[in-house]
Amino acid sequence: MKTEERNFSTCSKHMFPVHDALAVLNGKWKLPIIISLMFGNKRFSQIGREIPKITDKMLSKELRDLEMNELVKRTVYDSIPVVVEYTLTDYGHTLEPVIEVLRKWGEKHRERIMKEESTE
Amino acid sequence: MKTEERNFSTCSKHMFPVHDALAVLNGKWKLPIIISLMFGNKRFSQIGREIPKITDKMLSKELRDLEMNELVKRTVYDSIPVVVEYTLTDYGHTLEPVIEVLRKWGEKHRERIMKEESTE
DNA sequence: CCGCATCCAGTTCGATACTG
DNA sequence: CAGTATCGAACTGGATGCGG
Repeated sequence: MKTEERNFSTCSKHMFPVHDALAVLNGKWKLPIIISLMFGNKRFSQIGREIPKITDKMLSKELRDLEMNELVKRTVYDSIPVVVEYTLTDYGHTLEPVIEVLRKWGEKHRERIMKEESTE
Repeated sequence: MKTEERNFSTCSKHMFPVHDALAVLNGKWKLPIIISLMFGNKRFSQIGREIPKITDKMLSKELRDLEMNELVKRTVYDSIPVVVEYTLTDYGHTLEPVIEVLRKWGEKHRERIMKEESTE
């Protein structure tokens, strides 16, 4: 087997799972929503208030996507006015390490950006 | 301080860095490109062959974005035909833990999807 | 053939307004 | 409160072209 072929296989072994993960977590809003729900069950507009700049439309759409992938559970209480509560499922909680690593990288990245801006 | 306010602050501390990270890594293609370059320096069309379904246009655009964020270095060799080599910078390599965690989650997720499809 | 740039179509996203 | 409806802007994808 040639070097390039072996490299190609090794590379694909990493690429496909990451592709699968990105297919579920794509877009700007899904991880922020999950983070919001990591800190407790929330109602629709409560999530909206915690995520800067998200619109109702996007929040509604992304919550539906997350629900379809069983990361988030939606519960409707038949009170008046109607109350809808969103909960992170057990499966949703398995994303905690992912978020933790991204958070650490994001902090380092912000430090780097700030330093660059002050020296240029 | 009320419970909700404290939760809001804690939550934001996690959300902002993740937001910063996502701003750099957004889209379907950036992480696959970085993975490809983790396995060695590559030329334009070599990267294209390793990433299923990516078009030349997207590859070109995403490489430029990554270059601007100093995750990837672009070197042009004045040979005939011209050769352009892409390299992961040291900073680009700091994304390895992020990719590793996403890869692990993606593998588990694929297992889960497969199981569901066979039992439903 | 290599690394793009350009044109055009389809999809997604965002702002605002509105409903039960 | 918890979303929908609508419209325009932005982003994405495919086909094609082009200098070297």
